[in-house]
Amino acid sequence: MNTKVRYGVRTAMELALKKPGEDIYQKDISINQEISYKYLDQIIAGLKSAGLVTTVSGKKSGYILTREPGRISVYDIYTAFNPGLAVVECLSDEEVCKKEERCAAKHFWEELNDVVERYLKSITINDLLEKQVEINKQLAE
Amino acid sequence: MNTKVRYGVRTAMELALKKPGEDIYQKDISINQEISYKYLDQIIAGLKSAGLVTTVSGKKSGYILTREPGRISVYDIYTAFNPGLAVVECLSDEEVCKKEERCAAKHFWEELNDVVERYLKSITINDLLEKQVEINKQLAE
DNA sequence: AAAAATCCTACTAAAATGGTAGGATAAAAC
DNA sequence: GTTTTATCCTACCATTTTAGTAGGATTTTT
Repeated sequence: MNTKVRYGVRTAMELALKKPGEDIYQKDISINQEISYKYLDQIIAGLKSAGLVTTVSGKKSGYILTREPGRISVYDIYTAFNPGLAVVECLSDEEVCKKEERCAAKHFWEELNDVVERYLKSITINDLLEKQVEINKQLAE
Repeated sequence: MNTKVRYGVRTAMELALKKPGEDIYQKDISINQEISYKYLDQIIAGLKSAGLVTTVSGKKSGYILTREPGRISVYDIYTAFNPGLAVVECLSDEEVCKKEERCAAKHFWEELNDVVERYLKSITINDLLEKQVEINKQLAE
C-alpha cells in the first residue's frame, strides 16, 4: 500500500464531505490532508482516470466524486493506482512461473490475494467516514 | 511478498519432506526449487537466524527444520525476512504520522493488517504439503 | 590433506517509490 | 479582453528497495 493509494483514500474522504453548492479545490485537500499540492496532481489524476472523480476545469471548478461514498470501495482506489492486486508477482499475468499449477505455494498466495481483495472491496469511503465520526466522538469525550 | 519469503516457504517445504537418515543439502534445494545456489545462502541464513532451520552434523551435514511442519506458519517465515507485517508504513513504529489516532484510514489499515496477519498465521508448512499432495493427485488423474 | 559443504560480508544493476519542476490550458472575474 | 485562479499534463530525479552476484573463510567429512 503505497502513498498514492493512502493519499487517494484520504482525498476521496475529503471529497465525500462536500456539501451541495460547496466547492472543494485541490488546494483545500492539500492543506487539510497535508499532502504536497503538486503530488496531489498525480493522486487526483489517478482518481479521475479511474472514473472516481470528475471536475469542470476553470477558475471556480473543484472536484467531486462520481458516485456516492457508499459505492466507492478502497479496492476501487487501489486499482486506480495499480494494475491489479497481486501479493506476489507470479500472480500477475505478465510473469509465468515454470512451476505453474503444480505449485502449492502459488495456490496459497492466490488465496491470500483473495482474502485481501475481498476485504478491500468490503470497505467503502462511507464506512471510513462513519469510523471517523466515531473517532471524533470518542476524542471529544 | 518478496522472493525471500516465497523462496523461504518453498525451502521449508523441501526440508519438511526430509526423512530420518536422509540428508538435504543446499545444493538439493537449489536444484529442486530452481533457486540460485548463492541466493539460497541468504534464504537459509534468514531461516536459521529466525530459529526455523538448523544445521545438523551427521554423516555429512545438511539442514533440518527445528519444528514440525505443522508448527511453522507462513507468518513465521515472513517475519524471518521482515521486521514485522505492515501493509502501510505508518503502522511500523518507526514513522509516526501526525494524524495518529484521529485518522480513520489508519484504523482501516490496521484492520487490513490484522486480516493478513491472521491468515498468514493460520497456514502452516504442513497445510501447503497437504495441498501439494492434493494437486499431485489431481494432475495424475 | 583434499574435498565438500556451510557460513559470512560486500557489492551491484535494475526497478519502484515518493516526490519536484515547469509550464499549458480553461474559464470566471474584473 | 486581460488578469486571475484553478485544473491539466509531461518530464525529471534522488533515494530506497529488490533480487540477486561474487568471493572467499570456515567447518566437517572422507
